[in-house]
Amino acid sequence: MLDIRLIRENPEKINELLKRRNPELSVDKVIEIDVERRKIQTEADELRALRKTESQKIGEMKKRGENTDSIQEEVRAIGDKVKALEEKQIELDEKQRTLLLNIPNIPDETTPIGASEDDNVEVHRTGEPVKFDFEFKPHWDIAEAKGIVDFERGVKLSQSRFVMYRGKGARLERAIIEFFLDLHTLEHGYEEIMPPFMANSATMTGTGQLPKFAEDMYKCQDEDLYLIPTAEVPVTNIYANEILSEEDLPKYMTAYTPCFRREAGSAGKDTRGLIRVHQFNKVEMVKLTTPESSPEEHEKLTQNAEKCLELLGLPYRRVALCTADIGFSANKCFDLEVWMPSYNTYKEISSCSNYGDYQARRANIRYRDKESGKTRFVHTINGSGLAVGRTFAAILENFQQEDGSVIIPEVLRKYTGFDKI
RNA sequence: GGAAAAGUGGCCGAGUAGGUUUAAGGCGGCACCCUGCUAAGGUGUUGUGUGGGGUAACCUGCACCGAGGGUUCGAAUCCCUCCUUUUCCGCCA
Repeated sequence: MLDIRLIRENPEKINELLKRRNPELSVDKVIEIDVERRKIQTEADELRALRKTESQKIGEMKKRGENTDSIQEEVRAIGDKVKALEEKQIELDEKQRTLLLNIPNIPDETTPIGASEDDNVEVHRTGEPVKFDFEFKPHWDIAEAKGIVDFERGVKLSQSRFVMYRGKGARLERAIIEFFLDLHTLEHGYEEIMPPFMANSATMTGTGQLPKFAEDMYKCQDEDLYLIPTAEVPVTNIYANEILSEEDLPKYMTAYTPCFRREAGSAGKDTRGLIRVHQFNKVEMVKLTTPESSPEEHEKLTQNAEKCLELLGLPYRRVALCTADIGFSANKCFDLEVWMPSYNTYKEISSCSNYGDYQARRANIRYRDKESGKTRFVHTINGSGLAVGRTFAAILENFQQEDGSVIIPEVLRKYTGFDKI
């Protein structure tokens, strides 16, 4: 949610930044409602003050045994007016809130301006794409041949785009999860969190999934609960409606969770393999920081994600997403893309975003500034470290051998207990 | 799932046959005073949100006693719904 005061004071600047995302965005309607809303609030406040003093008078008169019929009638009339204004105010408040909840974050000044994902900017590449001197296979063929992912039975049990790992596949998937969690907790200083995998609508609104992206999520019948699309949702909301002290910041938290996505708009895309499924595993990193330190913390978090790829020995590149491609709530985002031989290109495996105070304002996560004693919104940052299923796929493809086997990266072996599939 | 009790500020804890409660008091925090230092003591201060005025420090209105409704001239206090916690019963990994 954008700051209404900032919008009030600087509408042209906000509009200019929003139009970098999409020329159709603007805060004009919000300002219109804001003016009316404030006018009504002032009126209602004054009437409430009057009602209060008059009511007190009635109390005193009654104590003295005086007749209060006529003044009671007057105050009742004031009350009716107050009620009418309050209704109007609630209506305008809700209207304004709805508008604000549906306006995306303004991009950071350093986010490249662009009209589509084609305008994303590559920042750097690490490692060389493998060159095979034999006919390599896509990961779904390898997985099937080795019997480590059962695609057909996953579909039978649930639906298309559900997969079932088995044997060494299940073990490898678990090994990757443990490797990532150990790396972030033991080397990078994150606290491990195991959150609920379902979250209520207030939590979903806090990080920006609701109200706009309801159709992307699985909703429980008869309950105000959604399956989480990412650990970002529960973990970022841990301190919702709380005031932290400055010493508590920055907070580093990491969590493994399964992630559930309906993939409503992606029919026909990446239909084979592990790249796009309804349920996948992910280790997420989340930070709460002061506004001053958030750019630096965002960079460090991105490097923490890159470390995962480097230790696994997977070739990847970092891409700065342009204004047309960054997520709804983000002001800046780096994607990490891993080399996937079967696609002959780099595929997203991590998305590291800075949200500024946009999510904190929605979720009401604040801290007390030590110097001024005032409360301020924290900045929230998160990134995948990494998507586990896509890591699994990248390992199969990049480390496959001519004889059809797959060499397990050194760092995973203590978790898998085998060095080859 | 059933029954009972309870939810008041950072914490503890008064206040409910409706009306100087603009929520007592304590603890904690902060500032200052006293003191050779520390401890103790003294004085003051102490939340959140949202409006208005002012360049600003600041001044000022309104709202907030789990959440949302209702009754009333007036609600922390009465009524209804929901949520949470505790205890008991049932079920269960």
